[in-house]
Amino acid sequence: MTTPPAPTRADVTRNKILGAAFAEFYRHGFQGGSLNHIVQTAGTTKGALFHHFDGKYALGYAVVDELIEPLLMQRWLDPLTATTDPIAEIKRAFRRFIREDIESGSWVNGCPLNNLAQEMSPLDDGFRTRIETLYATWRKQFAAALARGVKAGTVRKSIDARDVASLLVVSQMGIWGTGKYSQNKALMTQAGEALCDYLDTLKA
Amino acid sequence: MTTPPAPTRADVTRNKILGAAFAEFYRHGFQGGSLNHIVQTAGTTKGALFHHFDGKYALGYAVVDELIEPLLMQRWLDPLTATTDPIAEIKRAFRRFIREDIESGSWVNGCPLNNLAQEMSPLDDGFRTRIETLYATWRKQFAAALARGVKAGTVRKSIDARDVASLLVVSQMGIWGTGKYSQNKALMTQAGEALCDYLDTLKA
DNA sequence: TGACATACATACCGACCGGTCTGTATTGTA
DNA sequence: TACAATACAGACCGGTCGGTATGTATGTCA
Repeated sequence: MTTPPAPTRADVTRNKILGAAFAEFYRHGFQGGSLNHIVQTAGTTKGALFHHFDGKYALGYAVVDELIEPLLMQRWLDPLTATTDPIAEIKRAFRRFIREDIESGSWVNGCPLNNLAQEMSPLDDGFRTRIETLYATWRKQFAAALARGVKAGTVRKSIDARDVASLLVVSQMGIWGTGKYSQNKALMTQAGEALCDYLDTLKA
Repeated sequence: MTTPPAPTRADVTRNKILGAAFAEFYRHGFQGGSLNHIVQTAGTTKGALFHHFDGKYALGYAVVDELIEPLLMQRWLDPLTATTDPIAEIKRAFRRFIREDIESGSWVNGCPLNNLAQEMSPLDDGFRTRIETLYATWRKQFAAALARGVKAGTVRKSIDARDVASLLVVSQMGIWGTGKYSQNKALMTQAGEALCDYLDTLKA
């Protein structure tokens, strides 16, 4: 184990811009997000931004690669890597993140990945390929976990793991989308519970 | 039955603007959509637009009220009004519209209602209330149809019609969102089939 | 200590935005 | 037919956008 190198002053500036960009794009979308706002909240200037990034799109790509991807892994994928009871684990994840996002208030802005997916995938291939890779990984890991569950006897043999995985990811998009547009906590929670009921029907 | 009054020249102009606005907002989003583009593709001018509408937001509201709402009714709700086998009817609707939207090419732009919901609901109450009303109607009609199915013996008694309805609408959002971001027909179709499998588990 | 690349800061640019203003056809009405 | 209201057309406005050009500190190494 090597300790990570101490961040230089430039690293600090870059990270401040990156964090401000994530927040800006999360709240106002990529097209609606303003570079002027970003450098303002980051406490720096356009010069710094264009020194570290080649432009707005490069900044957006960096947000996906360096912030959103690790977030996806840590939230949804890492907890599944070794479980033999994927149904229980996935239910726990949905219930926990719905609760946490409601408590933190971030639920009104939806899912950062889905927001960018809906807005930018049809318009730009750089976003589309990155986002499709992330969702494909998501589905694949879910399917693998479900397959392990089948083998371990916790999940019904009759299911198609890939179909179920795609429906689960689809539902995640829809649930967070529902919270965002409705700003109705009960509705988001209800949709989550309905999905948990569906997951129960998959038990062996 | 009275025949509708013949459209005046002003009506024609207004409808051309409305149609162009629907297409523009569908493809580029509301914020990303340009009034200049709209009047250009409508073959008219800013003078006409601001004569018929009080501004960009009023135009967006009119698109929701006069185009998107009727589309929702005709597509998803009217076929359900009297059926006693809602599962078959809903499956038919999903399969048909997925196929039709893929054939027409409109699937790459997602669902017009969901697009506006995700983009504008958190930012503007005029959009939010309109959109929430439409989705609430959608859920309510689905739940009513499922309840009729329970009474008619085509749907399992053990289901909670409201929960299932909310999950179905959530899934619609997710499926069309998946088609839009992935631009992958097979993936969208697969998600639809997974939902149909789920619907089959609800049969009596 | 001098030379040079890195890391910013700031003024500025053209393009485009939503919206307004004024002028002019067109239409309805008396 | 005279007049007024409606229905446009098109130039124009202030503001914001992403992006650039230039200048100035700040390290880094010979």
